[in-house]
Amino acid sequence: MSELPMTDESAGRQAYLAELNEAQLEAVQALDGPVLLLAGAGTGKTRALTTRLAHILATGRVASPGQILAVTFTNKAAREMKNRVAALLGRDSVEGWWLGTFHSQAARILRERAERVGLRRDFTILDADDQLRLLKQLLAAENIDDKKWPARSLMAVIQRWKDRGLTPDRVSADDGAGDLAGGRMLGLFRAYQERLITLNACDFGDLLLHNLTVFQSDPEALADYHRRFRYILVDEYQDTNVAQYLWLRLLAQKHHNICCVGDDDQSIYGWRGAEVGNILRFEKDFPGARVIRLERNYRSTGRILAAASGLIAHNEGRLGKTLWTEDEEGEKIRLLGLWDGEAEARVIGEEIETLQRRDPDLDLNTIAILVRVGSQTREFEERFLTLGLPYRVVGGPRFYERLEVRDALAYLRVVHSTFDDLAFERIVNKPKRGLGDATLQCLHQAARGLGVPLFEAARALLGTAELRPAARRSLAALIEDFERWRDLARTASHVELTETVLEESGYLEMWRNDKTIEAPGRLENLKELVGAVAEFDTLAGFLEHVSLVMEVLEAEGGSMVSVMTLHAAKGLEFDTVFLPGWEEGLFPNQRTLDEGGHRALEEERRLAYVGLTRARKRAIISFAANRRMYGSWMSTIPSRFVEELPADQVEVESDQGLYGSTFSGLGGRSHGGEFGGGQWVGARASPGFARARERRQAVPFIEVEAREVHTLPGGTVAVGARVFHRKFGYGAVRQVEGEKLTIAFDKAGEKKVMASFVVPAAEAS
DNA sequence: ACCGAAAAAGTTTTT
DNA sequence: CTTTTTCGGT
Repeated sequence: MSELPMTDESAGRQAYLAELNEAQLEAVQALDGPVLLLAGAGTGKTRALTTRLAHILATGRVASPGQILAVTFTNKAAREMKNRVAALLGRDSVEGWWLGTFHSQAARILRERAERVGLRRDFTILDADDQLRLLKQLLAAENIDDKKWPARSLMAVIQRWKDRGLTPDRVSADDGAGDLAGGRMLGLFRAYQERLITLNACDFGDLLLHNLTVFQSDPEALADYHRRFRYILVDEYQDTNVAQYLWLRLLAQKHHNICCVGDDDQSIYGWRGAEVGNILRFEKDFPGARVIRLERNYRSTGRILAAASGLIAHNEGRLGKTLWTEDEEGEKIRLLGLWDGEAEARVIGEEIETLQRRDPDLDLNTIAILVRVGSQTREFEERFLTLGLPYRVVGGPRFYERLEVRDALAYLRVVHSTFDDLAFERIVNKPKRGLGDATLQCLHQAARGLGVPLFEAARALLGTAELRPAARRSLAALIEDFERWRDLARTASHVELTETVLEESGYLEMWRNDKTIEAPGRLENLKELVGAVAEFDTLAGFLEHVSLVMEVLEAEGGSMVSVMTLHAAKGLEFDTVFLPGWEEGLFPNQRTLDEGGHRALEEERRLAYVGLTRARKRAIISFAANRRMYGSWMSTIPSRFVEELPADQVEVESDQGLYGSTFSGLGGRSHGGEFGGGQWVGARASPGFARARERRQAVPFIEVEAREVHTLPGGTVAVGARVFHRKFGYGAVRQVEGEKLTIAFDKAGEKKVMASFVVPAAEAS
C-alpha cells in the first residue's frame, strides 16, 4: 500500500475498489461508526471484510496494522482472512496482526494481564478432556453421584454460564442451578474455578471470561486496549455468545468503529451458547449504526437460491433478506429416496462416477458430501474405498486428540510448568513405573495438605517413609528426570528437548515394545509431533498453538471428494453438493429437538439452509427409509425439511415404491408409487425393491473395470501377508472375509478394503 | 499393580 | 456396533 495517507476520494480510485458492487463498496467505505453488514450466503462477505481492512490501512486511518482488531469464529475463517488480506496487500504474511479467532485473541490479551485474575503469565489452556477429568475429580471429592449427574452434562452447564459471561458470583440463585448435582451446582462451579486457578490453568470459556474481568475491574487496562484498537472487524457475528458480545462492546465503547458481518439465517451454533439475539439487537446496542445488506449472490444458480430461500422462509424472527442472482436458473434440486444408508452411499458414489464420465477432467475438489453428524461419514468412506474414489474427511479425528500425542504433550507440559497436575497425573505411570492408584492417592493427600502442586508434593514425599521403597525409588527417578529436562530446556532447542524427553522417559520404548497393530502408527504420529514442534520458535508457542488450534493442516492431496459435517462446511462452496440423511430424527436431529424445542428446530432449518447454499451448480438431497443406529435398525421417514422445499424447484427420484403421500406436496416422479399405498413399507423381497435392484444394475459400474486391473493373484491373500494400497500405502493383512480384507496399514491404521484394491507388497516396488 | 474380560455407555455440531 | 469404563482375579 501507499506510504502516504489517502483521502477517501483518491482511495476511491484504487483498483481493489473497482471490483466491488454498490453494496460492497458502501460496506468498505463506511469506515467510521458502527456498521452491521448483513451478508447473505455467497454475497462476497469475506471480500467486503478484507477489502474494508485494506481500505482502513490505505486511507491512513491507523498508524499501524496493529490498531485493527479482526476476529473470526473458527480457525479456518481466520486463516482464510489472513490469506486474503495478505494477497490483497501484496504481503507474504500478516503475522503479528490482531487477526484471529475470538479465543486466540482473548488468550493473547490474557497473557498480558494474567496476574489480574490470579493466573501466571504461563497459564495452560485445558482441552475438553482435561476439563472433564478435573470436574470428575471434584464430583468424587464432593461425593456427588456421577451416575445420576454425569460430569459431561454438568460441564455443559458450567460452559453455558461462561458463554453468558457469568462468573460464580454473578450466577443468580434462580439461574438454572435448581436441583442439578443435588442443588450443589453453583458450589461446584465455584470449586471448579478455584481449582483452575490453583492449577494455573483456564478453559476455553475462561479466555473470554477473564478478559471481561480484566476490562471491568481495571479501567486502565481497558483504556490501554482502547488506545490500541481503533477499528474492530467481526466475522460471523450471528455466532457470537454473550461473553463475546460483551467483550466486543467493552472494546468498542471508546471509538465505536466496529463492523460486524453476519447472517442471521446462518446462525448454527446456538448449542454452544451463540445468541442470534446479538445480531437482531445490533442497532439498539450500537446507536447510530448503519445497516448494509449484501443481497446479490455470486455463488449459486437461481433454483438453488429459490429452494434455499423457500426453506428458510419457514423460520420466524428473521431480519429478512432477499437474495438474488444474475446466474442462470440451472438444474432442479434432486431428491433421492433410498432403501438404507448403504444404498445412499452407493447411489451417491454412482452419481459422482456419472459426473466423472460426463467430464473426464472433473476436479473432485468441487464435490462435497455434507452430513448432519460425523458418524454418517463412515458409510461413505467404506463405499468410496471399494470404489477407489479419492475422498477426504474434513475435521475427522484430530491429531492432537490422539492418545499418544496427548501423552507426549503431557510430558512437555510438566516440563514447562510444575503446576500442571493434570498432565503430571496423566504420565506419572506411562510407561508403567509401578506408580499406581495407591501412590497417586498418597500424592494427592500430600499435595492438598501442603497446598502445593502434585510435582512438589512428590518431591516432599521422597524425604519421608510414607511410600513403599519401590515406589519411592521409582518416583525419585522420575522427579530427577524432569529436573534434568528442565535444565535442558534452558540450553537445548525445544525440538531436541522433545526428542530427549520422549526417549529418556521410556515413552517411545513403550510403543516400540507394544505388539498391537496400532503401535507403528502411534510411533509415526509421535514423529510427526516432533515435526510440528519444529515449526514453532518456542515450546510455549507450540503448546499455545496446540490448545487453541486442535486441527492440523492437511496437505493438499490432489483431486478428492470432501466429506464433512454441515457445521464444518460453513463458509465453503462446491459445484456439486450432496446432502444425505434428510430424515426425521437425524436431520432435524431428535436429540437437539428434545433439548431446544422450537428454537432448535429453527437452528436445524438454518443448518439445512447453510448446506443448500454451499452449492454452486447442483444440490442432491437424499433420505433413506432405514438406518442403522448403534447396531439396531430404525425405520425412518423423510425430514420435514423435504416437504418445505418449494415443489417447483425439486425433482423427485424415488426408486423403490416407497415414496408416498407424506410429501405429496412435491408432486412426485416416483418410479414405484403403486406399492405399499405410498407408505414407507417394504422388504427386501418386495417387487419394488427387486425392481430397484434391477434398475441399479443396468447402470454400468466403473469399478468393474478397475477391479480387473488391480486384482490380486488368486489365493495369495493370506492373513499376515504384506500388501500395498494406492491410498493407504503398505500394511499387513489381518483378516480375510471373502473379498473383504481387514488390513493394518503402517500409516493409516486399520481399514477394511476390497481385495481388488491391494497388491502384494513385493510387486508394488 | 497389572492384566484381561465383561459390562456399559455413547453420537450432534467446535473454540 | 464400537469405544470406554469397571470389575475381579492373579
